Amino acid sequence: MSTSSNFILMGKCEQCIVREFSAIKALNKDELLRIADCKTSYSIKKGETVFNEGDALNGIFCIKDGVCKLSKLSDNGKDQIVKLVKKGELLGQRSLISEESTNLSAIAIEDMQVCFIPKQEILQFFNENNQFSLNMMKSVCGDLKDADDNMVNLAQKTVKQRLAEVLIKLETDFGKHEDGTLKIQLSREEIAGMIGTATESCIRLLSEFNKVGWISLQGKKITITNKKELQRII
Amino acid sequence: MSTSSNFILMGKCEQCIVREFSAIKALNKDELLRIADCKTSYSIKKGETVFNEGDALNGIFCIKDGVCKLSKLSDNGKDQIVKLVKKGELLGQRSLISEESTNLSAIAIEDMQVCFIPKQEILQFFNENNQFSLNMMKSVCGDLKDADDNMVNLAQKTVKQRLAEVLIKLETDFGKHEDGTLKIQLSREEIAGMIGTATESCIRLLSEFNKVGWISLQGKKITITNKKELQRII
DNA sequence: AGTAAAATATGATATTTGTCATACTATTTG
DNA sequence: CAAATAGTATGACAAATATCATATTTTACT
Repeated sequence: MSTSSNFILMGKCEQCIVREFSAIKALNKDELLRIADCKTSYSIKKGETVFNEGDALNGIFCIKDGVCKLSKLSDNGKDQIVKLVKKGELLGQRSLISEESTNLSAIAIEDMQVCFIPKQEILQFFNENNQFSLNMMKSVCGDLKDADDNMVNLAQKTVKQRLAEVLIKLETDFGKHEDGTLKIQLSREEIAGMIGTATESCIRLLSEFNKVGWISLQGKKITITNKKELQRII
Repeated sequence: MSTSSNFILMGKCEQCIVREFSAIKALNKDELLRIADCKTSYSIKKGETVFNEGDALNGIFCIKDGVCKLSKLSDNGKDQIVKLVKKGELLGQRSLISEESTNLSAIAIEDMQVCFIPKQEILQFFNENNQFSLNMMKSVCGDLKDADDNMVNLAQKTVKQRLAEVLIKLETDFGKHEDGTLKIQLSREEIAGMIGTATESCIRLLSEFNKVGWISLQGKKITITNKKELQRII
C-alpha cells in the first residue's frame, strides 16, 4: 500500500456493490457483519500501488469503486497487463488461496475505494460457507478461461488484431460516455502492455485505425466509430 | 471420447497415483469407495481425443497414466497448446466448476489410462469435504498462475527464449531417460504450438540450438546438452 | 521390402514488429 | 506564465518471424 493512501470510514457491507458482483454475495447478514467488523478501508489515488509483485498479502481487497491493472514486469523492463479489475470485484484471491506471495502488481488506473479483509476471516468462510467457496472457485475459473483465451490470442494473432480486440473489450467491459468516447482511459503505453507490443507500434496502429475511420482520437479519448470493421479483422 | 477407446477394468481408487498428486487426496476411504463405484475407466491411445473444444463434460477425468495436451484451435488454423497434463492430475475441473462446456481440447500425447467421475459425485464432495474444495481451488489457482506467466512470456519474450524455456520445462516436468533424451516426445508442430510460433521457425531454432551444441537431436529425441546456456538466454 | 504419406529440414523472400531518433503536444510545476 | 516534463506521433531502419517452395528423412502400411 503506497504511503499516501488514506484510511477512511465506509458504510456497512450490506449495500456494497461488491456484494452484487463477487463471491461475497454468498455471505449472510451475520457474516457480512463480521466483515464489516474486521475490514480496513482505503482510498487509493490513480497511479498508486495497491500491492506489488512479490508482496505477501494477508487478505483480499474488495473494490468498492475504481479500476486497477494487474500487471507483471517482464525481464525486458516492460509491464505486461494481465487483467483489468473493476469495482464490484475482488483482488488478491489467487495469492490467498495458493498461500503464496502475489505474482502480479496491482496499480490504480482510476481513483479507488477498497476494503481489505484479513485472510483469517476468508479462510473461515471457506470452512463454513460452501456457496462462498463455490463462488470463489467459479471466479478463479473464469479468470483461468480468460487467461487461456489471452494466451491463444497473444500466440496466434497479429498486433493489429489484438488491438482491435482490446478496444472492443474495453467498450464492452467499461462502457462509453454519451459522446461515444470510452469511459476507461488508458495511456498508449498501457494499451501496448495489454496487447503485448511496443508502445510505438501501438501508437502507430491507433493512428492507422484513426485514419481509416474505425476509431477517432481526441487526445487520450478514444471513440469506436466502426465496430463492425474492428470485429471483422479479429 | 474417440470411438476406439476401450472400457477397461481398473483397480480400487485407494492405491491410484491420482490420489497422491491431485485434490482427490483429501477424500477419505468411504468417499474413495463411492468414486470406485461410479467411475468409468478408459484406455486412450496416443493421438486420440479425450474431449473436444465445446464439449459439455459431465464430470472430470483422473489421469492414471499417460500425458495429454490441452489445446485450442486458433482462427488461423493453428493449435495452441495451453498445458500438458500428466498422470496423477485431473482433467476438466474448470469446465465442471464453471458449468460451461470446455474451451479446450484434450488429446493424448502418450497412451493414457483415465477414469471418468460423474459431475454429481464431485459436486457432492464440494458440499461435504472442505479440504477437497480447497485443494481443487489451489489446483485451479496454480493453473491460473502458470497461465499468467505464460501470457507474459508470449507477449514479451522472443521465440528463441520461449523455446529454450519450454525445453527446460519439459526436462523438469517429465524427466529424461538414462541416455539423457527427454522422456516426453513431441512433434515439432506440437513444440511450435506450445511456444506459439510457426512449425518451420521452431524446426529452424532447434537446428540452431543443435549446431551451437545446446541440445542434440536424434530424430524426434531431444537431449539438452548445455542447460546453462539455455537458461542464460531466457 | 517397397511405396506412399507424413514429418523434418533448409533456403529464399515477404511481412510484421521492434528500435532508435526526433518532433510535436499536452500537462505539470515553480 | 514560462519552463520542464511526460506523453504522443511519425519516419527510417533493423531484427524477428512467417510464408512459400522444395528437398530430405522418417514412419506407416500392405
